[in-house]
Amino acid sequence: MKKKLAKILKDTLDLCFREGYLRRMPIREFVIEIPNNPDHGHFATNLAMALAGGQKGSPWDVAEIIIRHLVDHDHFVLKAEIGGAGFINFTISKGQWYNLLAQVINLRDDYGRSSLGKKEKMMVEFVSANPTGPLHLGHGRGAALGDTLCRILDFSGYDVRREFYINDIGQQVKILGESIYSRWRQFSDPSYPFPSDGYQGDYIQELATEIAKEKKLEGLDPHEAIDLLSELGKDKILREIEEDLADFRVHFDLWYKESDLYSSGKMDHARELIEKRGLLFEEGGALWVRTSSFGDDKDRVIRKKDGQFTYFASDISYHFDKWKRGFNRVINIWGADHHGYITRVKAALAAEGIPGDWLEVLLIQLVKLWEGGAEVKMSKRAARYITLKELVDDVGVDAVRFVFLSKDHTSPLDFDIDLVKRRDSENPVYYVQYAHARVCSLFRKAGKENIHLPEHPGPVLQRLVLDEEIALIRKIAEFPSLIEEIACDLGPHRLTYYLTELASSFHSYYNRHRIVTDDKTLSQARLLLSLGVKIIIRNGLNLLGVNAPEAM
RNA sequence: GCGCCCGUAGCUCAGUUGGAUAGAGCGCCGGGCUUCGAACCCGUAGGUCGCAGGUUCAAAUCCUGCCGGGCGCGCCA
Repeated sequence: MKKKLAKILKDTLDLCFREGYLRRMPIREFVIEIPNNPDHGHFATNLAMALAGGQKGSPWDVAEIIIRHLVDHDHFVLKAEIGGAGFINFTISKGQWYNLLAQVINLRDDYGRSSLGKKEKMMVEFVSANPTGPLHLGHGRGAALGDTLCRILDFSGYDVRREFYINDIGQQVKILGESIYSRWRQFSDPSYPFPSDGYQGDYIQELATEIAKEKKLEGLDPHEAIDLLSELGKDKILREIEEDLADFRVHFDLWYKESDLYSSGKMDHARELIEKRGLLFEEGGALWVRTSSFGDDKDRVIRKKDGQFTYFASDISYHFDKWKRGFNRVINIWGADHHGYITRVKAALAAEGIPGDWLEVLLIQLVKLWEGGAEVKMSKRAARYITLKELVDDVGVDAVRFVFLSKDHTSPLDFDIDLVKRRDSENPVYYVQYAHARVCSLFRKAGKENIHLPEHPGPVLQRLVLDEEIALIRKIAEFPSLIEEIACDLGPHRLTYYLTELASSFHSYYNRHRIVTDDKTLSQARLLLSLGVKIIIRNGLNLLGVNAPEAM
């Protein structure tokens, strides 16, 4: 709808320039928006105000010229008025809205799907949690965001891959092994020391018990045992991470192992590339990359003097590999505490001539948990924290995903367990789902009354004459452009707000007017409108990874 | 000290990328089921958009400077 109006305005401008009604000038950006005041029509544009600077008259004069010469062969616009400081308010003819609703019903699950992305290859790397412990809430937030972005990007015509990067080697995996080993020893000797930087948490004991049952650890010397425990412990944790994510409706196309970068020679290759550019140097026994030449505030070490490569080294190699695999765009979702890393990685990419906007990093802020009116303090060191699995088991996937996705990822999230646990009206999630279930219920009711949808909705839809009904269709019509906008600005929280608004409008309408009545065609028309609402809610929730139940 | 993010109703947050009288949920107060599901609806109250300048027809939104909060500035992972 918006696009159609934009075309009309553009044609009108062309005409006005050609015929000299308006002084020819570059068209400044103008906006077509949906006014919140119903007196301002269905759409409004600031076009006249944007042009006024280069024209003779005031915005009002310009607006009048535009309205007088509107190129509208199909009588799309019913009414065009000037308001405020020079806005042009458009009221669209009812027939156009009926057509739109008919189109929604026709397209069903595909309504809102677009080819915006033109099959462009994209990758979203997210979660990428270390395989040293269970997923916490921050990971969950990242998982929900990453997965939903992928769903939306896919729906918008991008060719999207989901990837999980596994830090499966190095210091932290070794510490995992040492932690398990120590716990195992403590079973028989409680005084056996626990590493100072070891992983707290009961899951370490559980792993020790489990592995001790499967493998004979007694004969091994400590080094061998620790290596074995590192390997087995890591694999078990990884399997659990994968399961927890699957339960959270998140699946990855590829689990990329850091160790593969070493075994495949990609680490060496990346180093050679940097060396060829003359950006590698040795100092103090360590190997450095001159990232300061590319916007970083200092140079960075990729190999320590003890010979170990740093995380940064494999990150460079990994991102070079992403580039080489031919992705047009790459999105990383990181915890906010990693933001210092962004310039570093981008500097390394810039050194290879990779453009700065190729990689986009989204930072996830913390999740705070509230219960009984107080914050649940979490501490990783003391292993006092609620895992994603625990939360999901407690309140359900739908609620967790919806709440995680309902806030912009740049601001910290307060998660009120009490609120979300309640399966009643206080719960923000059920509000939207209820609207969907309610429509389903209406159709069950209509079926009993032997009222069915007509073959061709066109004629019946003319029974929709109320302002509220047109307003609902207009709300429905926003869906495709909203999805496109989200695909561009990567802010899916707006979808949760939109769905809540749509549900609210529908609940309100439902309470004021009967859908199924003795008047058959009116009932059919209102059922068609309800169906339109249902389709949008279903498609929207689907993109959020939340169920749309037929009954609750 | 430097860099990034944030500051909007009592609380938690939106605000269509610069637009018209700044919105929603929760909480408070008061109403609404004999008819399609009350997991719902309707109404009332609640604001110096952190502060001060600047940019322009127009600023919660953009620029500058303060104030307040979070995070980051390792040859840690």
